[in-house]
Amino acid sequence: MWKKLKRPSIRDVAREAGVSISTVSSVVNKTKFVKEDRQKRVLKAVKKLNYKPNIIARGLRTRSTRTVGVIVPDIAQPFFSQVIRGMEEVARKRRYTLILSCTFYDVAEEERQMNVLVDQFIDGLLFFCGYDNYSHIKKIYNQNIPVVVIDREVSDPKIPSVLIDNTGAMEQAVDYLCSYGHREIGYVTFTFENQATVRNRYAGYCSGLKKNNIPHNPDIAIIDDAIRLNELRGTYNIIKELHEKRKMPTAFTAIADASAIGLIKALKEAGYRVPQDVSVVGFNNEIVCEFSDPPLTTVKQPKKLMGAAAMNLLLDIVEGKKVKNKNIVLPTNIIERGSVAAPPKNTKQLSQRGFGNEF
Amino acid sequence: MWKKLKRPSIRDVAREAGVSISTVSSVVNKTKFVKEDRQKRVLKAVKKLNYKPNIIARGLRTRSTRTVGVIVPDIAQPFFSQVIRGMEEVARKRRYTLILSCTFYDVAEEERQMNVLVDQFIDGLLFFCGYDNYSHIKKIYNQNIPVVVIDREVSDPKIPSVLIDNTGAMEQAVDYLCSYGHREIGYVTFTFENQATVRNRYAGYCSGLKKNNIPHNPDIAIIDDAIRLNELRGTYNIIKELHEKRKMPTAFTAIADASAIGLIKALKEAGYRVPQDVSVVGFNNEIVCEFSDPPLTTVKQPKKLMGAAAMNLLLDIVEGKKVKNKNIVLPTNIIERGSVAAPPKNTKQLSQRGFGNEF
DNA sequence: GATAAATAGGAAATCGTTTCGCTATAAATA
DNA sequence: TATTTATAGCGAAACGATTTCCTATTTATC
Repeated sequence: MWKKLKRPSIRDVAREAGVSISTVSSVVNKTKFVKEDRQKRVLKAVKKLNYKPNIIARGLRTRSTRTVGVIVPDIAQPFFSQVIRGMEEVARKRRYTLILSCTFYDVAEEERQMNVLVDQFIDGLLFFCGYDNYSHIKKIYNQNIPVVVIDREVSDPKIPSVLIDNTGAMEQAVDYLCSYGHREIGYVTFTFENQATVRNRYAGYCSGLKKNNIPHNPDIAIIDDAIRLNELRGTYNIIKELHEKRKMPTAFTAIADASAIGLIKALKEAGYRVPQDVSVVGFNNEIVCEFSDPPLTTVKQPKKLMGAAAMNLLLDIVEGKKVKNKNIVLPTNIIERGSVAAPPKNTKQLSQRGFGNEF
Repeated sequence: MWKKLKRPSIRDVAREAGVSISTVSSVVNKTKFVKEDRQKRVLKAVKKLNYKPNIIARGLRTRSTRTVGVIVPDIAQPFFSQVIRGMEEVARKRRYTLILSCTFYDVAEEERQMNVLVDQFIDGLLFFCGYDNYSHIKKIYNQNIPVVVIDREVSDPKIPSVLIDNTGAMEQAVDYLCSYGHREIGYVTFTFENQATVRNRYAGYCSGLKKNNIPHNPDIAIIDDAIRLNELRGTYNIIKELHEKRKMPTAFTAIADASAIGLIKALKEAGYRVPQDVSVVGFNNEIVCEFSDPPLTTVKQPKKLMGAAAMNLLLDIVEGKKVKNKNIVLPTNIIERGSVAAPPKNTKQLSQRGFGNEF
């Protein structure tokens, strides 16, 4: 074991300054009036000994650790890490410390980690749920530990949350394509239907069509489970089918940037040009958008802001401030890059393009 | 303020079980022999009251918090977040908790955060330095706080570290290109010369050429400062110049995947095909490699392993275990995707390709 | 059966704070 | 001058564990 250095305690400072412990405490925490000369003596002693309060001892007494926990499925996913960056910045500014733990989409682990953090006497908890399962969150909420849920619609509005309007955002994407004159718009998603995010984006796609008086054609919605495994076969096959049936839409929206890029790949290999023949809009504005060919036009979620807002909300609750709105919905916007153009004049010509020998 | 629930203390357990506090402690921590019947009584009381030791109080007494700090320039960068994921997994397995803070490449902030963490009584510290500046690390090392430096060669071998052999890795990349028959190999980097990583990779490029008896031609090393800002003008201009001078090499290695992808973009717009005309090798194996067109062949750093190794090393030191090697160097390897092929037969033809009107 | 050795369990000190309540002094009032 | 009020500062009690001694009991030895 390592030997730890003994640091000066409040007792040492009191002795050095020739005052009582409680006086030192009052000075350090500015919690009581102390006459100027004694105050100066204390401060001088603090500086001389380089005294810093032992926050463990303080935590024991005050039951506050100025620490917040963050539970997240996987820190390595860009979306999460970018949101967390926003949290970290606010926490630092407000002099809180951030404890991180990952659950890898394991609900049991979520609950276990939650308890570990509670045992650490965190002042509050920021929760990215892997799934739409909030029983453990309710549990912690009922334990009177401040908690904020991120990026998930939790049914109970009493539980504070920060998210985007997924339905509206996808509607926005459809609107955007319509503004270019598109009337045949496909959708690529994955079947993860027990997740509200997935359901809502699809709902946004549908309501976007409706709003623009476009009949909904389920044939051009690509359901690609495999996309998370980087196996694009599903998308390829559906693109092929659409092509053969001469039913290729002039544009697609996608539930995520990765799906969109997979789609572009499939389209390109099938001989379509993006965006001249087919336009594509992604979702999330991840870094890959800039590196994609063509660069991907996408719906941006304000990730950093999301983290910052969540942290501010949480700390406001922790510190007992009045919060007017504990269910924050953040705005999204379209980031225009190079994957959207007006639909081709002659769409018949489009359908005549031949598939390569990839299939 | 939130009212906190009062949790049962060791005193409550002792009362419930009808034994002394010290007996409860002995049972809970298995630190002393206690007769079976009393042990059972204690355990029963623990279960009945759902007692969990207050780790703050324990920390105050034992001066150990089972907490490690991680200081990193920016959690949102994929490299860092993937390494951290490895750390987190090990920490969780070994029942430690992870405190995170970001410095955004600010040396003063590095030192400030370091002190904040020390004040938190972390048991150890994992440090990603933004720059080659180790004075504060030496300071903390001398305070007898276990510390491990990641991804940086710190001059003093007494300070534990985990990294890859950057020179060797880049040599590997050059070797790989040579094995395809390339003899004209360019390099793209940025001028960040006060960072050993950058210097060493360039050194690896040079020694790789030497090893393969290729004379070093400084004209085909692209120095592109702007790449971090996603401004590819530098690369474009140099590609243009190489093209006009008919000096385009048949292959490039790059200091990072982003640089490589920027390069590919410039090459494509200039009318070169990748990999048929020019091959490109990246560095890091980031997610973008898979989405790039063509998918990027690259040098892989074992990021997760790196984090895991660093955390294990740190915790071994914290726990006073004997460590045979406190300066760990991890292996790299080439991930083959689609951006490398044999050089074209007739390189003259290559130089005749015309630039588009991008320039 | 008397003494020595071994052992189980408990009392109390300690870790470093915060905070309640009390005392002694100074100021204000009668 | 005597009495009340205000105030600055201090002592001591928490907070909830761990750990060092010490005592009382049991077991072993002669």
